[in-house]
Amino acid sequence: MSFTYEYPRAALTVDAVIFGYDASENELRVLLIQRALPPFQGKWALPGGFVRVGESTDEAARRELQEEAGLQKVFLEQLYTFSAPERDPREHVITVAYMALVHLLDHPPQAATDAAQAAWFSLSELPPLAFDHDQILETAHRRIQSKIRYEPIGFELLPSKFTLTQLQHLYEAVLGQALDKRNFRKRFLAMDLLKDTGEVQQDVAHRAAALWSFDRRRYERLRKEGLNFSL
Amino acid sequence: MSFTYEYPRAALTVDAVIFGYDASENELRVLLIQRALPPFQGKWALPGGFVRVGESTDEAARRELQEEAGLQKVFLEQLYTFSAPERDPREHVITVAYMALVHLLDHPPQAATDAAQAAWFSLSELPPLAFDHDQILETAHRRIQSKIRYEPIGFELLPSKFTLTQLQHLYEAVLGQALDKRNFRKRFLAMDLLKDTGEVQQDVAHRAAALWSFDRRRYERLRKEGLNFSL
DNA sequence: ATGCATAGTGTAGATGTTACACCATGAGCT
DNA sequence: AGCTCATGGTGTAACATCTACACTATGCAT
Repeated sequence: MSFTYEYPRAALTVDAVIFGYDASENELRVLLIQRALPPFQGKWALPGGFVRVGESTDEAARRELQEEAGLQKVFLEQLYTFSAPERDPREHVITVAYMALVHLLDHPPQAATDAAQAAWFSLSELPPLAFDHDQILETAHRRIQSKIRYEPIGFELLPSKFTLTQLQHLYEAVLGQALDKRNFRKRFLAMDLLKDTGEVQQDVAHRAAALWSFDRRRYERLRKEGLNFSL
Repeated sequence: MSFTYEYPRAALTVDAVIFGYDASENELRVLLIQRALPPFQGKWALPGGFVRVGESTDEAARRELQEEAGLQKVFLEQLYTFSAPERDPREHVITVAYMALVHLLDHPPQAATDAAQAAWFSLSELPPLAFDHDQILETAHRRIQSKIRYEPIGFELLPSKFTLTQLQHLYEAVLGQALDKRNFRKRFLAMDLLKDTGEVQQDVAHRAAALWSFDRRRYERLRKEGLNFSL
């Protein structure tokens, strides 16, 4: 790495694709923010912002999540860095994109923000997006679809206690395909990652389902021993 | 993305983990460059350099590959972005790391460079590296190991014509585990991605093996139809 | 002609995957 | 109390895939 410091520097931002799962509609959703300022004024965009000197991009992403969407302690992972010089019409802005997963119930549709308006959109009814955010979102969607098959990230989208049917519906929503009920249960229970809470659903007009929770401790243990989680 | 332009900006670089496969030693190797200047003067480092304004990080990575290692038209993909503020002792430098795969024979050990010395190191005999390059290299190693299982990237490391035994040895070197000869051939041939060139090895003191080549066209076709390449 | 090194090939048993249908339970209603 | 209704919860047989494993074929060197 031969260094010279005289080069002009591109600006650096982070942007986050925040997924939530709407159990009542059985849909995967994304949190978008309506831009108050040009360029793309009035268009919807991913929440994000400037990376500050002295702060890692992970830190910047968490800070923006907090500032723009009021989210704390959510699942967050780096996705990809987008750097086409023309992606921002003003100047060369490079963005490190992140993917976040949240429990929708904890974070109601009109998540509070500084100034801008925020809303959850279903993936099938996306508005036109600012910048190259459609590309970023597509990348995130592919990532979650492939990742959910071999890592137990689905639980990040559900409340801490859930029924097996809810879990299955979530997987179906993320993968966009129906799954066989008996096989789904058999496999998931065989992995031994779920803990039966002993509780059951309340207030349902039919047989109440058992409530399960994800046993993260057991997962970490199994992972070290070379577990092969795979749906 | 709320913008203000007064922030100081971190510097942005690209670094590349360049893998080559040494068929005679059955080893995966990495191209490193010895630093001529501080910090980490004299230490080995990944080739890389500044991203210029108006240039994507992909372009920057290709330019650096050319300038520092004389490499053109190689397989290149983005790996991860490393951004810890203390990773460069001088100031906050964020780097977008790339992974490149080359045919070692085309690019002999002492690849020409501007000023610095370059050399291929086997993964088991790495020198101490500058910056956080050991971390980047480890990330790249994990990536190639998982990626080679479900995408046909092994061919990027071999000459265009190769024997099945060479292919198997390459996989064994990358994965770090022995594979069964008959099963390996059965599976690979069943995928229907190899073209028999009709030629055989020359100048060997035993039965000559058939030479095969990767049929990229057929692969692209099958991929669109939802091929499941997997070793 | 023999030796030697590597090329090239098949199968049986075990394991994992798929497709598929019925009884159980509990709330709500009459 | 008994029925209805909606969803919960369960097993198996056919099929496909994966694994382990050993011998013959070829061609050069001597």
